[in-house]
Amino acid sequence: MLLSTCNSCSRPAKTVEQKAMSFLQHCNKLHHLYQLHAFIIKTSLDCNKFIIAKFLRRFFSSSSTSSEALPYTRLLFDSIPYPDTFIWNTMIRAYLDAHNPRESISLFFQMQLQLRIPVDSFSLSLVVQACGRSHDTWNGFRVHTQILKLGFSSDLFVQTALIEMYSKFGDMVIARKILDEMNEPDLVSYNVLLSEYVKAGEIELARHLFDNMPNKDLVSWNTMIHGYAAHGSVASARKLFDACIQRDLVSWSSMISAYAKSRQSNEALRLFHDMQLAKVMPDGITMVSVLSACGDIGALGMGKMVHEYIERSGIKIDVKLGTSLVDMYAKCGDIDNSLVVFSKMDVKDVLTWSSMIMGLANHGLGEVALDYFLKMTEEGINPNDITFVGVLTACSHVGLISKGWAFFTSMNDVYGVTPKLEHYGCMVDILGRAGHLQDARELIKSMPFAPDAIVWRTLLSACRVHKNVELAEEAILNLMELEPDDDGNYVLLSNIYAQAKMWSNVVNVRRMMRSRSIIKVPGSSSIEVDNTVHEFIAGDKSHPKSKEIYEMLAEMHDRLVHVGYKPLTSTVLQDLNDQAKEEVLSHHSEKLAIAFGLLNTVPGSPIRIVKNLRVCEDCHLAIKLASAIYDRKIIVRDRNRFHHFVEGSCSCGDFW
DNA sequence: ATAGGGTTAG
Repeated sequence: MLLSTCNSCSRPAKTVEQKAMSFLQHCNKLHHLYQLHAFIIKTSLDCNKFIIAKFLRRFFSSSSTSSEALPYTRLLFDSIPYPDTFIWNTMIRAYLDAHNPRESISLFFQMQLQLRIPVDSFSLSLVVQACGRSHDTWNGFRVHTQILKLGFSSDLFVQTALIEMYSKFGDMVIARKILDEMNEPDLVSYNVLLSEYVKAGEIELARHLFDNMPNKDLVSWNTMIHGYAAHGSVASARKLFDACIQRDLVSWSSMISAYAKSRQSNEALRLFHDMQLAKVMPDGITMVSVLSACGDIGALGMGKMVHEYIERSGIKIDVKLGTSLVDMYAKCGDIDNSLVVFSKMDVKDVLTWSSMIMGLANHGLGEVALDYFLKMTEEGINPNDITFVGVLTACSHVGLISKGWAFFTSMNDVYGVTPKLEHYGCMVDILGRAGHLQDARELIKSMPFAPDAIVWRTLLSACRVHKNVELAEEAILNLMELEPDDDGNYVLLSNIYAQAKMWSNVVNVRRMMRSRSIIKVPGSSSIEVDNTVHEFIAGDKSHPKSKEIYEMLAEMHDRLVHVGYKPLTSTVLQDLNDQAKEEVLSHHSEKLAIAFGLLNTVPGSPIRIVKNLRVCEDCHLAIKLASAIYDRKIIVRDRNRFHHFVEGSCSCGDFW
């Protein structure tokens, strides 16, 4: 069976030991290891401690994601009659690798105190790491004393482990002292302290150490790059990245991640391109950041290409990579593929489920999202605060008031998750959307947090939909205090006055904006055609195909008017006559992008637009009609959510 | 023994 086929190395194995060792090198599936175990028992190799220790290690590392591996490893360990120091160390390491340092510590003391098995420098350095990682200062100091007594205090590995331990205890001074007092610290000792400085956010100390290290390798450079990305500035990280003589996979991934995390997504994708030109092969970790950048700008084509590359190159889709695929597809408007990836994942954690629930909620599929929440809890995954943001968003987007309240109260009562400001924000949205404006106002008053701008804007937005000028004025007063320079607030207020036909107030808002030098951020919409993103801003004439786009726009306008469309000129802020206002509206960025999409995509195929701001009411109306006239599904991602326009109506139910 | 990864209200 398998054991006879595993000799993929050139020389045939001679002895059973060699056979087993050779198989150990090549097998990486759990069931292969079960087979190997059977083989080991059958051939009495289970008396060979070296083989068993190797086996334990291999067994464990091959399947550290699988929950059955560690108990099985332990079973194996427990069945060994007289395990020696080496075997004990292996087991201790297995627990350390499995993020269960407490068990490592417990094994260490069992081995030493109960069974009197001698400990060596490996046992000590492992348990020191375990103490550090579990913040067990009590045992940490205890072990350190033993190290001194047993005469291991000048062992390189033990000292390096101590540097890590004291750093994890928060004592960077002691950690530094240990390094300084080492007779022959090696590069790893320096790198460990460097990395711990970074983890502690001590970026200045890290840089000082980095500059004064006797040697540096790629690990040192990469640690420093990541350090700047995480705690300093992306620009400093980039400076270092550019100064590198050598760059490997980790250097590129760190830099791409730095851009992705700071939402400089286009720069992240540009760097990913450069990485390929430099012929450095990306791995799953690189792709997580690349996919995050794709999701941020809604680059579906690029995201799909990355997904195909992952499949083609056999990169394993683990929980994190799977989650970023789920998230990317959802954020790019392709909720179907998001669901497909989700269903194919064999291991899902709370982040995976939360991403899926949030994705469904943002696409207006609230009921489905709640089904998924139920499935998640049935599978024994505990929801966290972010899961509930998704759950409440789901309720809000489909108008489930009582369910929303029920989930909100269950957060604390059932799941032990304390509601945060975000959750109150969701409730304000749920209530406001349903027209329960006073309840929403009361909730803001009674919540245990000071309301922030988002909360007030949520209320303001509900006031617009339900035409409550009075409450809107209260909300705007608070907003002006919190965000006096945000143009969006003035636009929203002006729209509310316009809707109420309070024209003099509209004029006042306009004056206020001018006197405070508030400039309206131009709307911009992008559409991806053949993996190229085309971005349009309102009134844009810079596109090479501008002439055709505006001809298309004129045709669209005529056909819209033909089915009864009337431009909602009241929302235009500029002081213009009606005809000019109509022109402003008809040149809104999403309309330009849609015209471009109609011209450059296959008839009948969906058109996907990503907008930087919220869709205006006029565009929302126009796109609804256009979806029917041109028989196209039009999917618009705006600042808040997705709008799926199909056959004249929108998935948001006209509330957004 | 040391470096890079996923979800967050409008």
